[in-house]
Amino acid sequence: MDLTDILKLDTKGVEEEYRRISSVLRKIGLSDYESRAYVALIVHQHGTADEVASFASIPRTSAYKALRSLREKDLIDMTEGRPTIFHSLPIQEIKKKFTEEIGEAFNDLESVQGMLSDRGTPQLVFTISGKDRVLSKIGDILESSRRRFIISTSQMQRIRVAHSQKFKDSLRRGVEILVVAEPFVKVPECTKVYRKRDLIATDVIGDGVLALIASPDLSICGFSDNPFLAGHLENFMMMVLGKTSK
Amino acid sequence: MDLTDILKLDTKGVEEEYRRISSVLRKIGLSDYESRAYVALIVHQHGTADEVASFASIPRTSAYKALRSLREKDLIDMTEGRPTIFHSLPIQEIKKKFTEEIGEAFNDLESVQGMLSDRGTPQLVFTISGKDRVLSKIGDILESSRRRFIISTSQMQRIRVAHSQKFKDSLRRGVEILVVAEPFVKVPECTKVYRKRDLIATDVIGDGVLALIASPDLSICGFSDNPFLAGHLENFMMMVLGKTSK
DNA sequence: TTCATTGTAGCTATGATAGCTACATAAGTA
DNA sequence: TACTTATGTAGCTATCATAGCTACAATGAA
Repeated sequence: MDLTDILKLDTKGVEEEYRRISSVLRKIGLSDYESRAYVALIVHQHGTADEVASFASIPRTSAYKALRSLREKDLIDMTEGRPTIFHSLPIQEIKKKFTEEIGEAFNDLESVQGMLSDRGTPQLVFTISGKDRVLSKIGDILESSRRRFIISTSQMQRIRVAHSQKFKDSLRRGVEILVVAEPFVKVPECTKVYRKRDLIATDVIGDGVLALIASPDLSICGFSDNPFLAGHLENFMMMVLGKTSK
Repeated sequence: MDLTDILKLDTKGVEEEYRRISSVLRKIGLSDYESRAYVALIVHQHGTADEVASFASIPRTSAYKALRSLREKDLIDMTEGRPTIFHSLPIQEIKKKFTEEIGEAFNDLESVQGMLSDRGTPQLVFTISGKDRVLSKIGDILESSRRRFIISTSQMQRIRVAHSQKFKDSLRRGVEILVVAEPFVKVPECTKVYRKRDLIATDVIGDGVLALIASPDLSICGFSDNPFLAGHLENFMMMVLGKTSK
């Protein structure tokens, strides 16, 4: 008995290992056949559908569907032909991708954690007091916007005077600037103006990730960098402006 | 319009966010209802089944099953009662758990990567030449074994002379030592002896993670610290010895 | 006692999976 | 060229799981 004999027996013994590893892969949403085909390809590196089916102990005719699905999930690659050859991809890359994806999902969850709780809500809105500081914050949002900046205000003159250069700069940078102002009020340079009567508070949204809402006299505002909140506010604004966002 | 108004609208807008986040959770094996219930609990922190169902827009009577399933997956907790209250668990801990679990699965995959490839197989077996070095390696494996050490050899005398103290030490440490030797050959101290005729090669296994197979005259051996290989060899040996391992 | 809330069981329709058969197509060989 | 084998596709059956619901028992509150 030597190692080569053991390796020859591996077709049988491997089955048990397949099952163990596959059961974990099931947890990331793979079907039984997919999991087994995946492990088989990791072990063998490449093979035809027939070979993979044999390695994985699944029906040959069912292997095609499983392998195609793995391919669509970017877990394996294949070279079309007759027979088509299927290849494993580097595990480190797959692992990285999955870890990142799941990490992101949990980050998303974290961003909404407790948001609607009736107690113990995390700090989602920061208060800023003082006209200068509120104005300054509005400028900050304008400067940091890369895609879209929306502002609706009854204090258009004050804001125009304070930030007209920033409006120009942002426009030049390609930022879409939507301005909501009252009729007959001069507005800074922007992509589009909407005229509405009876504006009271000042609403500002930067890229759907930063939001600010200020009192009528700009003396105090609430600011949030929570993507959920800001994104939601942006969507709401776009609806009000009769323009559906994304 | 101010932030509190936006928050009031969240019951509707949240639905869209639920869908987005839920779609990612589906990837870790949750059903649609489970995903939605989970996000609802993250957002609200706790609630009755009725409340969760309403937050998640799923049928109340179907919520029980989904929530119970989440509980079984250790994603949420619950306080039995009437009504039973369901609670979210800290996201950092869930994230950590999932990340570790998936990390381990990929580590497992890595340990078998390319094992049966017909080319480019990673180095799984190391060759050691020279009787002294082979004997020394056998001693190393014996010394590092904590649970079980198995040896089957036609060169029992040579090994006994070289390592009889190490056999004693390991026995004292509580290591199960199984020795396979030919009849009428003196063996070192051990837990159990198996007598078999016509032994040729020398096979050594330490804890099911280290394996060594040497030529009949011990002049050369193959050594592997691959858990898959060694574990498989151990299982095979136990079968041969009529003792099923785990 | 009555009513509302809560929880359980089970139904239907649909979709997905496992496991298979039938057969068309392409490639290789004699 | 004819035949055989390998490969790929389509579709079937049985089973299981899910989504979505109804019916109703049990419990708690007024």
